[in-house]
Amino acid sequence: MGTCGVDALSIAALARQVGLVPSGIYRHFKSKNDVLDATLDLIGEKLFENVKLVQKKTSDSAEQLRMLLKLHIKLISVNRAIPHIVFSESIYSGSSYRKNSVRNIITGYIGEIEKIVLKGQKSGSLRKEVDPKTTALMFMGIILPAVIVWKLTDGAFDLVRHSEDAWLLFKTAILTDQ
Amino acid sequence: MGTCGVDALSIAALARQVGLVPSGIYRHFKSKNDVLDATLDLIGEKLFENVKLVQKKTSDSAEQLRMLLKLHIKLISVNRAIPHIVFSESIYSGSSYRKNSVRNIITGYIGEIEKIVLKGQKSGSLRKEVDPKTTALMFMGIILPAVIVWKLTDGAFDLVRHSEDAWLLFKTAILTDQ
DNA sequence: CTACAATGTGAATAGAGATTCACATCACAG
DNA sequence: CTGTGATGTGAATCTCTATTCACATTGTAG
Repeated sequence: MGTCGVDALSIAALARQVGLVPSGIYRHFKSKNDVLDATLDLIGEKLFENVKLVQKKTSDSAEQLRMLLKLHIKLISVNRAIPHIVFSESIYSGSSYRKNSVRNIITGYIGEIEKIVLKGQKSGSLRKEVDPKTTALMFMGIILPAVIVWKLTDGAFDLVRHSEDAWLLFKTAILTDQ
Repeated sequence: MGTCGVDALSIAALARQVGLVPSGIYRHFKSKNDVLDATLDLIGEKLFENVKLVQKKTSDSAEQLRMLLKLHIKLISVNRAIPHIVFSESIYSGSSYRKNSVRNIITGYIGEIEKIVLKGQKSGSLRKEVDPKTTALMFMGIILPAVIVWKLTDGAFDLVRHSEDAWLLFKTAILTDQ
């Protein structure tokens, strides 16, 4: 697979990070694909952990979303390679069965957000006019463009601040009028 | 630059598309970097064309945004490689002066959207409480996650329909109450 | 202690993609 | 017609990564 060695994703770079020599990686993983798959699994787990967490903390849908937003941003801030792996890596691979893993993770995550929205609509705290799926995607839209700008400016953009501002905007759109 | 040959971005693939042999590309471009730079310029131009276009069509800010959304989606639908080039390619390159080009294009585009929002706020048609930049980023957020899902599902996701639904949601958040 | 499994290493191999180069064609100005 | 510049081609080269392999080292169960 002489392909796509965006430096951060090369076996050599990984080895360096871990304090090994490239060939050493192969004592722990069968191939680079293996490494990526494992990483992806890990990312998936973390995302769903966050969902579980907010569900435990509160039962108010809007509040759950707000917390999830915060957790998501923290997750990405700490593990800056996540967008790396999830996006640039596999979205564009044409085939690759890892594209499927990514799709499952993302649609799964969005599905969880949908459920939260749906519950909010049933309880009457969220507007019923909008499609939960649309809402869920828009929710992701609070973060994604911001992360891109954040990446492009090498962290100079204030992700947290943006997320707070954007949340207010989003809230306006989804909450029922009191 | 033996790096990152996500197939669609390889010189070989480009050559094939154009009906040439790889080496033939070098009669027209000095290097792969040259090709990417030229492509990026083209993308930048198209984005700004769209902005100009909507400004010519109407002076109502919200309407301008709605049209821009439509045009943006059409642009991406037709030139499916745009997210490819703009995102996966350079965002993660670490250094690379192309990252700068991408940043300029994106922040420029967002800047234009900001101006539209600002004008709308001054004219009273858009809420004054939200930061124009936040609004502009959220606007991009209507499209970005959707494009990703669209890519991941190989076009099975209905981008246009989503954009219409999401626009309604977005509109609710930015329009002043009548 | 000792044999065995796990782990780490450097050198060697293999394959992919970018780039170069010497050699055809081809269009066309003179 | 003829020579020159633009354009296209295949083979060869270069570089970068992944991957393998034979050989230490080490930790540990017996």
